[in-house]
Amino acid sequence: MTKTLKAEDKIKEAARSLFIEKGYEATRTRDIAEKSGINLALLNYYFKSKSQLFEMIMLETFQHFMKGVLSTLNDPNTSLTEKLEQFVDSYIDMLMSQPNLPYFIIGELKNKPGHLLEIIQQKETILQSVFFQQLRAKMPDTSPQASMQILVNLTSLTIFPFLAKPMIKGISHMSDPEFKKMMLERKKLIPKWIKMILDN
Amino acid sequence: MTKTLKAEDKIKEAARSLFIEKGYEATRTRDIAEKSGINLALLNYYFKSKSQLFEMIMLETFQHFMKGVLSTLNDPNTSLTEKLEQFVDSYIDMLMSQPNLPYFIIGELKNKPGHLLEIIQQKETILQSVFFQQLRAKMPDTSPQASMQILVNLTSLTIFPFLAKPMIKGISHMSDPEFKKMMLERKKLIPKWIKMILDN
DNA sequence: GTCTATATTCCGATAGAC
DNA sequence: GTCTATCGGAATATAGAC
Repeated sequence: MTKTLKAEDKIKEAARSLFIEKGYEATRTRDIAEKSGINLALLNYYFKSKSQLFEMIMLETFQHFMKGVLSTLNDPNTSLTEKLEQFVDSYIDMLMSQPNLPYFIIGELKNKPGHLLEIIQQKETILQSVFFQQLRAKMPDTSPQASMQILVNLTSLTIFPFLAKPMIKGISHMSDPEFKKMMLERKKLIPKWIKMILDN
Repeated sequence: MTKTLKAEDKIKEAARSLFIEKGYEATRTRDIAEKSGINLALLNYYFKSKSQLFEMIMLETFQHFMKGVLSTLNDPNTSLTEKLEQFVDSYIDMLMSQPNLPYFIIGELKNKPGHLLEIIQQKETILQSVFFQQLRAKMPDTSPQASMQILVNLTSLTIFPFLAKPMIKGISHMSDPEFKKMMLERKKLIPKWIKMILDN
């Protein structure tokens, strides 16, 4: 499978892995070439420059990320409670298997806010998602900003612990398995907490 | 005030500002020299190398950060509720005036987990803080891990929105003042939410 | 399309005058 | 202590053979 990739795709996969792991500045084109098993010159042949290769990968990664978010938040066949549970469950699984992804997205979104706004704002999909409709129906008396606060809470409680993993482990003297156990426990707790906030 | 700094301190201040803004890899020693108004050679004269300068700044910054956390969490004269309110209030103020700080701390803690554990673990101060004692007194029937979950929630709800600021603004079409207003509103909301979780 | 060899730019660090 | 000038290496990018 991986062996049958064309050179162009081999480069892209190696670059994606390295950019996500180490960031743009710390990634060397030589390392991308070596990891992909192809020659350094081919990188420039196919992608013109390191920065253009990075741009392409960042856009793809971010679009894939947003697509994943929306697939859960836009499901018309699940209740609000089910969406909360699915969101937390699938995101915690994803973050456990790809721990560097949030650093990458958060970090790059800081450096290049402009580019990605276009993707976020395309058709205003999140604000108009089924999730948001269900949220507003549940909180009819509050301001529109109130449902945004709920989404911020949901993502904060889910994603931030993975960003703060080194600090959490240091403060509480946790091992890796203990940290994992704590995050699995949050799968049940976060939806419960969000519902408490909603029902306040 | 700033004008009377010695060359050594001018370099350090410029370096701190640039490292926090752009990270280690993206910061050029030439930029540090230019920003501090001194010569590039002096950087190596005083600090030997870019990496040693960075090490020093990171340690100082992180120690200062931890000191701030502890000064609130360790106050014997405030109740648990007051600590929650003070923590959120002072951290949101801090994050509004130093928006790049969390990126720096989170990012560098990922790259060099080893160094900083020593600082975090010094005397195990957070686990033994007054805040934690008050937390455990409030939740006597739960596991020790449960109070750690509360601290994770508190920091997640407070810090993550600033890391995700570009995404939040993009999704909800917020201006900078509107984002600021949203964060000020969270000053009241977060302590309320945490107390709800505690009283569940 | 793919490689080798090389050009070019950039950056951290230092030598040496003052 | 501070500066000018420069070194030496590393990293990106390209030229040109195959």
